[in-house]
Amino acid sequence: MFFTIDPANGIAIYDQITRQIKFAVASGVLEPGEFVPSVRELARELAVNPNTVSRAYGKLQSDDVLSAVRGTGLQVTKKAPQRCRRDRIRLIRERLQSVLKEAQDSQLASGELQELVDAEMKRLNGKGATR
Amino acid sequence: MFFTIDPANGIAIYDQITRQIKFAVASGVLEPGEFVPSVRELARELAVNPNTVSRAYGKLQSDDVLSAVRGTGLQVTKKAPQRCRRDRIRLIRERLQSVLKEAQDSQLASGELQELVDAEMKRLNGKGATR
Amino acid sequence: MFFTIDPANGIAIYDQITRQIKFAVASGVLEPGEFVPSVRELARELAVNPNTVSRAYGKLQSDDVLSAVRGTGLQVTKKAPQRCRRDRIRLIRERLQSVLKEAQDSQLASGELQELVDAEMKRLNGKGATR
Amino acid sequence: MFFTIDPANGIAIYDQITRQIKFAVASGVLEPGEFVPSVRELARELAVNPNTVSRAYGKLQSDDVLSAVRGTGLQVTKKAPQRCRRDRIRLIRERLQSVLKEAQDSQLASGELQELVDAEMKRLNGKGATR
DNA sequence: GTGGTCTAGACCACC
DNA sequence: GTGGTCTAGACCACG
Repeated sequence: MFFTIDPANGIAIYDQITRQIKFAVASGVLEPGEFVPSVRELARELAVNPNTVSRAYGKLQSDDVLSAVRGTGLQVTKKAPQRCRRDRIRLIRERLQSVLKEAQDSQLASGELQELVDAEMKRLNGKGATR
Repeated sequence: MFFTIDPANGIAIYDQITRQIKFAVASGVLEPGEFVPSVRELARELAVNPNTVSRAYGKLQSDDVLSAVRGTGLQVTKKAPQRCRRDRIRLIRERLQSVLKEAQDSQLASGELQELVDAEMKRLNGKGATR
Repeated sequence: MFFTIDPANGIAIYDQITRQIKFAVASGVLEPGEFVPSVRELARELAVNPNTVSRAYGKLQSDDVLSAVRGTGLQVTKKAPQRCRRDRIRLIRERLQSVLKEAQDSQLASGELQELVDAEMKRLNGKGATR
Repeated sequence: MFFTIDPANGIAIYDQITRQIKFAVASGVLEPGEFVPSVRELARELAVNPNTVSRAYGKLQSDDVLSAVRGTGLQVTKKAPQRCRRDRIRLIRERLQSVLKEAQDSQLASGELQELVDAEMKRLNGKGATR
């Protein structure tokens, strides 16, 4: 598919999958009516246990992002893009706030956090970027 | 003490403790020779199990940040400030890179991530801040 | 497994486990890539609490002798044999020096310590032995 | 007094004291009727907590090595030399057996243990020795 | 099934 | 009072 797993970033693997599916829907990479890869296929692709993918898909169904079509697969719902766009910014903002708060609480010297953030944003854009 | 635990932020409690102790040492709030709160005291204060604190203190000992003085308590080592200052920036940078990478991969529209970051940095500084 | 615990020999149980795992790696009984017994299994076998085994395994992970494979078990690392061979001799020498020093300080009569050591070495070899 | 404490050798401090008192009696450095240093004095000398010395003296009293003379101090008993000579060899042998057994179980290559023991015995004698 | 984390509570050695 | 060790048992994420 179109995304990657980092087993060491602290976020549970199944949650990395749900997040990235949501992001794909938010950005239009996955559209309503489209089918996501089968559990087995995605599991193979991500080199992950099928049960892990299955759990992620389960969560996405209860979030009404995916819905099962018997015998066929899991389909992106009509309402998914709206929900996912709202979720995307929220999910990212939450993690961002968490790390910035920790940084601030760590008493980094004045401006040091800003420098760090700027450097990392620059690094990101240099690499091939959002813009 | 001088810090707080968020049981729901995804980081293990014992690790939140190790990080914040390191930050306190890095910033000079805790100095070499000084004693950290006792296992029981900190556990009470943070409303956490003593063994959880003990585990955090154990890691800090194997990181040579704390050393035990039998029957007396745990003392910040001489080398701790150096190590902790190095660790602080690394620990924060790692989390920051992780969230920024995820944001970029989520295909946020051009400039949207920068706006989000700027907004959160501003919010942080407004609150009472690093500077 | 291939070893035994003596709850009364003064060495903490978790440390007896770490030492014996290291010895097993050093001697080639455990090879890189091989999995150690699960926490629960070893705990059952040694009639010890699983958390005690877990603690030992935790130390071995921070010593880079074992590494976790999620949901599968703990694997001997590539670098383990090298580290463990170095550690084995060191761990044994330290204990040996400690007891020999004490014996010497105890003012045992001339030659008595040598006799004692010889007798015990002989006894050891008689039993079924290093050689 | 005539001995030293090693806080890091795994033996409890109070037990290091009892052992060394016994060794001193066994070797004749301390004779029946002689008084051992007061709790406070020995504690100061060894840089150890008085309660630790007190516990050691308590054990030695219940082993009938020392006996209290009200208002005066603790005296080596008549029977102490006999008991202590017997204990000395036993205490040392036990530790020696424990380390040799561990070494053997560690599958050190043939002769390697003997070499190690010889080297350490030589080192000991070189330093200023029993003989 | 696996390890990781956390809680609750015990005993010990030492101050 | 202190930390160190151990036990018992819980829930979670992952395979």
